[in-house]
Amino acid sequence: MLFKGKRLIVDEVDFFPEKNMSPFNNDQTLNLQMDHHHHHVDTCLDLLTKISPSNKPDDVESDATIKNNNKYVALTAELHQMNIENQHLRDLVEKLRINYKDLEKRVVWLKQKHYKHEKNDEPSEERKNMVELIECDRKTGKIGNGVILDRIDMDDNEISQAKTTTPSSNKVPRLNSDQASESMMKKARVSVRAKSEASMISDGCQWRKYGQKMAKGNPHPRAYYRCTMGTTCPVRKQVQRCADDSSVLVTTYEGQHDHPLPPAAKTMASTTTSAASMLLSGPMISADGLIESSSLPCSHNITLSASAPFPTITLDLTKTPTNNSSHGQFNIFQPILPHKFMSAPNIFGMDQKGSFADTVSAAATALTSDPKFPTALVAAITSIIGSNSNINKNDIANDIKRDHQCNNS
DNA sequence: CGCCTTTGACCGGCGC
DNA sequence: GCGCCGGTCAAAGGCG
Repeated sequence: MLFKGKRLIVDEVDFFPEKNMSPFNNDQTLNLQMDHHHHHVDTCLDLLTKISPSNKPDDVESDATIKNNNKYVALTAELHQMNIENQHLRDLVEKLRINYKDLEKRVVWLKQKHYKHEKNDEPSEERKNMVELIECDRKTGKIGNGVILDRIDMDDNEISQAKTTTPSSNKVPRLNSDQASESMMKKARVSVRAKSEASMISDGCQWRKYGQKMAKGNPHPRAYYRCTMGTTCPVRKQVQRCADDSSVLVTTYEGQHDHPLPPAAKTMASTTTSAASMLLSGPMISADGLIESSSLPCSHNITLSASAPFPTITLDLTKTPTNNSSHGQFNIFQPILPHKFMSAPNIFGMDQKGSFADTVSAAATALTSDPKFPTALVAAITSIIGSNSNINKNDIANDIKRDHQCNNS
């Protein structure tokens, strides 16, 4: 960048951090303000180029050059200004994001605290683990991503109370946040109830039976299956007929697949994972460990239980829902499911629509030989979806009926 | 031969 | 400590 007769090298402004070091005289003033905090130049240009009347005619060319240079400098200044505003907006967004996360954690924690207080004064195993995690993180000065609570949400009294009521806490293996969340995810169970005469519903996965036991209070044996699609896959499932109704087959899934899955299997996997995520978020569980049947329009289809040894969510496909909403339709996910389940991508990288569509498809793949079952399921699913969903209900119905025909053929 | 089911033994947690 | 119970292991046998 050259002024004829006077040299201006804008690219070197960074090399003159002090305004007074500017190599220009008063006829051409360039004010540079260094913003050291943001480590970039906050350029406030006040370029007052005074052309003397005694300029020679051959300076006409330099006039155009000076105008262009003025434009360039002005645009550069504007760009810098926009960068600054952009940075400020980014900072603002980041602060809002942090505040939102804090509030989200606080809400979850308060609801869990409320639930624990009503149900049991003793801290749960998960809470004990969390206490240890918090103590560990206090020492290390960091909070893991997977920790539901953080130091903001639990004061010293609560920690000491939990510790004093946990005399055997040293027996609890110390887990990091990822391990803790993984452990909780593994413990969470998803149970599916479906009418079936078959010994096992088809869910697209390959299973190997590794045990069978007679469970107390049920004349029917409980079969234990392990996923064989991956050599180290930790997913297990239990299959047992309902004690009250032998025509109902109860399939309970536990764990996450650690290998690629065929579409039919992926659907069930995403279902159980989403349901487990929903379950582990926990705050919708009532004091008795179950959702109040009167509070949910279709609670006869989904049941949450925290009273069992493992937190379990039960999807009941044996009953057709009744449209008892004032609008003739209901959407169970709107009032009860946590934000995470509604909008966040699940661990399989599918969005909510895909996940739920897969859920529907998973149910379809689980259909048994009962010819009435597809119709009932379509009715149930379409009523669950509600009017706000973008999912094409006719496509779902067609998928279910097609899958049912395939299963029966 | 490999994969599967069967089934009794074994293990750990929990309550008494 | 003991027994109960749920869950898992592993040997034995069946099947294609």
